[in-house]
Amino acid sequence: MPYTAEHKAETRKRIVQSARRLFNRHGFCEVSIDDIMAGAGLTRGGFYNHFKTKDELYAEAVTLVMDCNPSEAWDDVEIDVNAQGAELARQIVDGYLSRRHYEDIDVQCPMIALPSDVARGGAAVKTAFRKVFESMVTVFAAGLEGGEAAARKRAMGIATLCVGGMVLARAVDDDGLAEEIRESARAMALEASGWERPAHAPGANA
Amino acid sequence: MPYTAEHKAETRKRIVQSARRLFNRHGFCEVSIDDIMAGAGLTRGGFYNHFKTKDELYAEAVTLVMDCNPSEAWDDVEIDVNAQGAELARQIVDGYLSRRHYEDIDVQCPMIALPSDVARGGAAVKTAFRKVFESMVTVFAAGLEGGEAAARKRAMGIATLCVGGMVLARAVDDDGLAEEIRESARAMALEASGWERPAHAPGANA
DNA sequence: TGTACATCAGTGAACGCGCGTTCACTGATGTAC
DNA sequence: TGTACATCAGTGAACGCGCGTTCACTGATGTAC
Repeated sequence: MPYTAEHKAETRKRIVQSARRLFNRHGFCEVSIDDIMAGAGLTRGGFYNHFKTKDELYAEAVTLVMDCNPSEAWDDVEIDVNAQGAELARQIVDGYLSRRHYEDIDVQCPMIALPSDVARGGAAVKTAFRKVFESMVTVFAAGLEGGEAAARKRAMGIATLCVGGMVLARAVDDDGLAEEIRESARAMALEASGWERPAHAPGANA
Repeated sequence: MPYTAEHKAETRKRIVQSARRLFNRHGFCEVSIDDIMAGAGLTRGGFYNHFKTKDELYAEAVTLVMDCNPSEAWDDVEIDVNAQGAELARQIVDGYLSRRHYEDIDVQCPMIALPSDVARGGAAVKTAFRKVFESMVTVFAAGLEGGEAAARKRAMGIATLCVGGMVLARAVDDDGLAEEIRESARAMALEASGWERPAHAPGANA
């Protein structure tokens, strides 16, 4: 048996990762098989050794695109992985709405990159989207005072400010306005949460 | 001169409106000229009597898709056109995050339908998006107490909750969760604004 | 260990459908008389 | 008012490129001896 099963699985994974990266950047519709295979360092024809149709890959990659590992993703936005509760939540708000996250198109959160594509998509993508959103809400709720229901409700508002703020910032043609949006969303989220900011931190919009 | 200039202008307008409607529903990428012309009650070939290329139509329709007449759009979400200031702003928040707006895919606000498409798009679309967003912020700011800068900042947070809340509600696969998101966003927006709700109104989420 | 072989991941040319675009034609309409 | 005409909006067949898919082939690798 030439080429191990691991070798084939490895290649398949590279194809899916390439699709995921391209989807996150260009949306579901504007990505061709050629693009995906080139992104995986392969050529067109080999695609069909791994998938029966383009749709089959789409079904797999489109849910994977949502499957960002938060602790890994948060490395890039300077989250202290030892933080907990309110402190962790505050850091996530700051990191999510930071200039750094705004400027880094490639590693952005898929909830920012693809919301309208997902809204038009099938059940599988929407389920994946829901899970990412719920996990964000859970982290925020864990950092809030008060009853469970009230904390969850408030956490959803804060998550909405994070995701919505970045979505809007990306959709306007004015960096200054984008920064205003991010800063307004951040301020409102922190105000609503009661999370304090360290006195020495000048803010993510600096 | 057979056919009046008005006739031709009228047809052209129908084509652009058809494109606008289809874009708002399916995104920029998944709409063909055939679809657009059929939507306008015409056939393929006639397209080129009105536009040089598909891109030319896209440039026009894609900005028009953002150019929703708020007073017209707000008819559908039960805004009292005589309301002003805080009362108008409160009604917009309620209407925007209402179940009705959530369920009506066809007349939804383009900021909800197309944010990630716009983020990937050209300067013209982003400019149009910015204008719609700014006009929403202006209306909210007019209903807020305090200094101009503070009101604007708060208004942006509220606008972010409205648009973000609806975008997220549309992207999940669970109507109950979608309603939670809308209601959380609405509650946080009203809390942040200080706008009171009439005692008799049970809420848009009822 | 070295050699022959079988397998199959990957290649790239070719096919065919869909869609943007072109074009020769039709027929509805305004104008001239 | 009625008729002939000229114009051009709209039609639908045809063209060609791009992209999804197929296929005959290559060559890298594991196995048998």
